[in-house]
Amino acid sequence: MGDPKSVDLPARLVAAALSALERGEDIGLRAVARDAGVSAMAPYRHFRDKAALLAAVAMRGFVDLKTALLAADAQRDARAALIAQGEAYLAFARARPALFRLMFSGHDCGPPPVEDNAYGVMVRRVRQLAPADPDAATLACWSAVHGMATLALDGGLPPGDARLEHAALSLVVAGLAPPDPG
Amino acid sequence: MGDPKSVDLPARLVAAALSALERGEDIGLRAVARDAGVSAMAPYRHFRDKAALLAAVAMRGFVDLKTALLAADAQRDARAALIAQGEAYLAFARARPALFRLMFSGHDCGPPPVEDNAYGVMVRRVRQLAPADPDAATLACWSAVHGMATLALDGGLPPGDARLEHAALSLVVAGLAPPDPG
DNA sequence: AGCCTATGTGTACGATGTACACGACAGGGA
DNA sequence: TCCCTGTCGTGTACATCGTACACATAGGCT
Repeated sequence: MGDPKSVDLPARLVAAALSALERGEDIGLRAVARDAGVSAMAPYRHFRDKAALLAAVAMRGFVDLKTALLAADAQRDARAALIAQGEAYLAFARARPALFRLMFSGHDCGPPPVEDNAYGVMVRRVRQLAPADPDAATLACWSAVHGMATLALDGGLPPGDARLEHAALSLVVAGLAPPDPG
Repeated sequence: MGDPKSVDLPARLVAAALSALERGEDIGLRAVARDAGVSAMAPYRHFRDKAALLAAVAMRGFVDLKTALLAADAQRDARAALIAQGEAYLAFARARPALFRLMFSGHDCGPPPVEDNAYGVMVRRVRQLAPADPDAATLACWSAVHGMATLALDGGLPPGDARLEHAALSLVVAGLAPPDPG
């Protein structure tokens, strides 16, 4: 993991932290540094403190999330695309729970850059679907999707009942605009 | 805070932890014990470890949340009651952010007891409003409300734009069932 | 050459969660 | 009366954490 010392240390550190996260371990700065092949104090040359490293990891997570949302959005029908985005969001949270939690732990500096990344993908579709009061529609949609993901992780959502989740997402999307008028 | 040694220690510890949370400090077991007027090891006579203490604090939070939801639910119109519940949920999260985060941090033992507490208050109203596919409606509603609260804390919800939030909640509730048929 | 800056090392400190052995103290049988 | 036993809290000790500090080293400039 930390063998190729030729690549820059910040990237190696982020990669090591990410892989520790995916492995389910709680990341410690010392362990990350060791996995990256450097001493415990080396990360401080590139990150102000542990929180800054975690913020960098979270950034990476937001990039991946945006990619997933973009892929799910590649559909003709706006309504279906929006629902698919929601399902992709949920799948992302379930596939990488620790990373997802980190992304929305708020310990990082200020609000997460959701607006410039994943957020925008969903906002476009919502605006297209609900031109009247698009801000409220966006907030409703984003809240439902994000809430479902966090409930799946830390709330009490029983298992991954795909049919139920699809139905719930459909309900929300249907509420944004009249479902299928002539 | 820790003066009245007559009352039982577990309650004093939970109270001390809660007040530290509300004060914005991150709770440390030693500090909590000191605030409760006992030594650092005393809590271990009543809680297996720090996580168990936090779980007890979270329980208290769920009780308070249920109370708030019940108060908001005291209305005639089901739709209005549901929206009021959402707003109360959001207000709770904003008023006691650290407690709210703790309640849904997942570090506690298993899923939070939402079902027996706050969850049920909302479920009743949703079932009353959307008798067809009530499970999906419940999931949609709960997700939207919880998601909006977490986004308000750790996502990038700008300020507390009450009008916008009310509109978003209305959209979701409207999606649960046709808004006002004859 | 000499030097400057960036980068990484080693050591040390305070704080944390917690394991362990001990002391104080109440209640109940002899 | 004494003692025995269980519950509760104390004090000490240890591993681990994040991180401040001083130092070593390497690469590019003049």
